[in-house]
Amino acid sequence: MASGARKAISRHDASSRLPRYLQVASVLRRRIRDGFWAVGDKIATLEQLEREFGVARVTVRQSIELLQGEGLLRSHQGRGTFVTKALENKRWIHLATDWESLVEPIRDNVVELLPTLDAPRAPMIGDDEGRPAPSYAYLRSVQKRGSEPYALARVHVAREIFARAPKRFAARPALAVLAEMKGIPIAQAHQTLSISAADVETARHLEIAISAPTAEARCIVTDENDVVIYVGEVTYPGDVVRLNIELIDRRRR
Amino acid sequence: MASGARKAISRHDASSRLPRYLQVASVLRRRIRDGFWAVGDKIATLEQLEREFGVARVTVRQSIELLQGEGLLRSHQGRGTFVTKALENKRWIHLATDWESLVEPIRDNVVELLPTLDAPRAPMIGDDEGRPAPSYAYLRSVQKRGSEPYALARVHVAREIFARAPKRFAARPALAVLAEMKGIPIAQAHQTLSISAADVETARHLEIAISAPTAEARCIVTDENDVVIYVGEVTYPGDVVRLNIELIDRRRR
DNA sequence: CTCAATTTGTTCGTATGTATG
DNA sequence: ACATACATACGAACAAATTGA
Repeated sequence: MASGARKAISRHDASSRLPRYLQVASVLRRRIRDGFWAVGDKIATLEQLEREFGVARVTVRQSIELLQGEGLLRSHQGRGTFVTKALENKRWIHLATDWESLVEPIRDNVVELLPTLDAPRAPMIGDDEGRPAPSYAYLRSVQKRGSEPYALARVHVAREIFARAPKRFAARPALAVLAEMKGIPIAQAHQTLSISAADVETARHLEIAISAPTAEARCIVTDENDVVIYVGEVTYPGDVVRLNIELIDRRRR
Repeated sequence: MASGARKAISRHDASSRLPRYLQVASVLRRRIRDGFWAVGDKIATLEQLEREFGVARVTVRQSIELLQGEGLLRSHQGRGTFVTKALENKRWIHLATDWESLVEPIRDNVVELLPTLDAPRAPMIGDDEGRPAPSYAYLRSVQKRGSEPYALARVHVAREIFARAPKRFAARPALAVLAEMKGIPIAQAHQTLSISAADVETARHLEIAISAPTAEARCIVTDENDVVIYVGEVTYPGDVVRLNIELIDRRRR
């Protein structure tokens, strides 16, 4: 008994409504992800884990079976349980930190327009974000990569601009169309990222669980007169979004 | 055998093992917090909610009873269920996009060191991220704002550097200590943001629900020899993180 | 080679929580 | 409120494979 601080998962804790075997699994998964146990390592024995988490043997086994199903672990009778796979993450959607890399990757995206049930209402624009245009066109779409949905977009485009190419706006990402238009001087483009959870509708369109983490990107574009010509709210499944930020780079390239 | 068609709310088995009434409660709670239903408003009827989430009437009631216990809702037979209390949104934590604004706001943070139960192991460093130092010190801490925890940090500091001021590293944010040290030339600092869901341990430390959205920031600092001297993984509750990105700004200031 | 210790695998009975109709 | 079903969790006993002395 390696003098470990035992942190039995308490029964009455509010957060303990998640089944015990899933809580244990989540701790084990983290230990693998963080490299506490590397691939090939033998993890703690059932008995040690029973004691550490204060759960029954069968419960620990249930957790391990779950992780075996995920291909992370493999048990061998008489020998122990071993890590068989590193936890590697999927392919990421890299969020842009400049205009070019915002527009470039979505240039050729397939969008699938959604019916706009609710009357297109004016976008919410903060006082410091610019002056609203007289009127906006409103579009909702699901962006797909192959057959997989990866973003849900709700977009307001100044009606005057939308009117110049309504068909293009219906077929391609609004930002891409905007970027290619002649004679639209963009003075300012700003993006805000926040984190939320999928509501029922978002979950359906993105094919994720309700309450699953999501990234909400809100992008605002203004013209030379400080008029807001584009407001886009895009929701991504949280598990595919990644953002790289260069804080300092003094290396020679 | 009757367990067949039951996927209105779950769909993805990942985090959906949470009891249904808790999932529903969390959606309702979010709607109140986000102002979809304001104080005094009548929320949707039981029947609407049953249909929306695809659960039985009793299950919806169970969720509502929970929120009544929290003082958020009040049901009246024959009238409906009403919002009785607002949930204020917390202040935002603005994530940094440059070194100064990364270090500045945390300069005076209070950190509460956590016991490092697991043997300090080497941080995971990608090939393109720099060369590993011979050895690292490992620290875990909860960062607090007042009495409220707002971040969980797991930090590796090159042991040679840690040894220069072990006490300061134990009392203040490692990045702040690092930034103030003389004779530490920082060549590169890079931050990656991704989105995840709270596991059991994270949920406990940050006092949020299991599976609640979180932001994972990973910051890597290298010295002039391309040696990684700092690797920090910081987890924030998702609902307080916000990131502003200036894509274009051609305004005269 | 045998034996004992270690470790995972299996089964039983029981109790409680969750969810339906 | 009730009858039903299924999932979760416990403890304990026993079986089977592996390892090393």
